[in-house]
Formats: sequence, C-alpha cells, structure tokens
Amino acid sequence: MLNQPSPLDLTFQALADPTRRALVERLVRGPASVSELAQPLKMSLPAVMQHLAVLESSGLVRSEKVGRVRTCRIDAAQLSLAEQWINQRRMEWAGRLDRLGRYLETLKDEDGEES
Amino acid sequence: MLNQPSPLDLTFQALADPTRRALVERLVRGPASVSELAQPLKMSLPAVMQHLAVLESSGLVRSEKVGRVRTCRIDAAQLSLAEQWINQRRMEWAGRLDRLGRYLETLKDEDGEES
DNA sequence: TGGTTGGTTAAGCATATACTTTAGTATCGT
DNA sequence: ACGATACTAAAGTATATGCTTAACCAACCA
Repeated sequence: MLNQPSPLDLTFQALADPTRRALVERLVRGPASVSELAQPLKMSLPAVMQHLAVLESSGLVRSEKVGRVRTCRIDAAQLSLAEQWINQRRMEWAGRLDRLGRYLETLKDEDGEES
Repeated sequence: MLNQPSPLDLTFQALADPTRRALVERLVRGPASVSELAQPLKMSLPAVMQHLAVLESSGLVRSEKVGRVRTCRIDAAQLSLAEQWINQRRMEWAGRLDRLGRYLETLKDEDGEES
C-alpha cells in the first residue's frame, strides 16, 4: 500500500478501530473539545489526538481551534459515502438472489408442465 | 490492540483495503473459486489467499472446498452489520440537527413575541 | 504413473499502526 | 507576571499488515 489511499480506504480504516468508533459515537451527540473527548478514554491525550487526526484525514471529523480549545464535530457526508458503498453491494447481492430464486421458480413451473 | 478485535473491527478492517473491496465487488455477482478471484488481480496467489482469509475471519465471506477447488461466496449478514452501525450514527446525527433546528425556530418565535 | 492444476504453508521483509513518555507552546484566569 | 489549562510535537517501541518467494500437497487427467 505505497500508493495513496482512497477516501473509502481512509473512511473504513478510520472506522475499524473501537476507540475511533467511540469518538464518532460521542460526536454524533454533538461537538466536543479534545480533552472532553479524551476524558472517558483510558489512554494518553496524544493517543487520542492521533486517533482524531486519523478521523480528520478521513473526512469523518472536522475541527477548528478557537483560543486554546479545539472543537470537533462529525461530518455526516463521509459516513454516507461508506454506507452507500456497502448498501450498493448488499443490493447487488440481494438482486442476484432474487433473480436466482425467480429462475428456479420458472424451472419448477416448466417441470410441472412436463410430460 | 492486543485484546481480540470485535466483529465490527474485523468487518471495517476487511473493507478498508481496495483489493478486498474488489473481491467483495466480484463476489456479490456470484460465487467464485480462489484462482478465478486472483486472475484479474496483479499480485501473487498467496497474497490473494491472505486477503480472503481476512474477509473470511470477518465473516464477510464464507468458502468451502470440494475436490481441489475452494468456492467463495459473500455473506450479506456481515455487510448489514457494518451498514447498520453507520446508519444508526447518521440517524442520530440527523436527529440532533433536526432538534437543534426546531429549537432555534422556537427561539426565533419567542423573540418575535417579545416586548 | 506422472505431469498439470488449484490451493496451501512457511519464512522473510518493508511499512504502517497504536500506543507511550517527554518536552514543548500558546492561551486564559488572577 | 505567573501558574494552570489545553493542546501539540517529537521520538521511541511493540505489534500488525501487505506483500513476496520458495517449497509443498492433493486432486484430476491422459
């Protein structure tokens, strides 16, 4: 993976970590400062900052610093992107099963009409 | 991450790699053998097998070997799991924005009624 | 029976991830 | 001005990831 990762790579990668999902779960309930986000987590502040950096580089989270406090908020557009990718695959798969089922049905019907 | 990863960890981690997403994209169009899956990819067979192992340990893909050929198929349930997690967060966020908007609206109304 | 096909195992290697501790640098309150 | 607060930067470390190549095994097929 020496070529630069796509937005989808970054988004799924960001969501693959339980700490980062916890951060997202917190942020959907409203914006929060870095130390506010770090408080319930049992790891160092720099560790939390690194997780936030991952979330931010994926586009899932944006943040702005005013004075000495950085306020983070989630960006739902990126969540949608990931959701859409999964949904499209699931739909494709469901559609296939549906067509397959219908096809097997026609086979049974033809069988019934036989002889 | 020395404690064992959750199903959600494994699923998002599996989807974070473009090669593995390509495998999923192929498999939603129907089951395939290992070498069939490897053929369009420009990497060694063992590399593809390792990606398949990741997909399988996440539950996104199941496979069975008959004779000397292993046939892989996707398991949509695991796709749903990931999709649901995202969807719930997105809903939560949307709901919050909605409530916030309504609240601001009431403030404006009260403001209008003032003095 | 012996070669080809389809898959598997093992080992090795470069880079990436998830932390840590230590040492900062700007605010902000008094 | 001075200390506390909120964050940041840098470096180090252990483990994980994404490959590779070189064997190897177990059908199948002539």
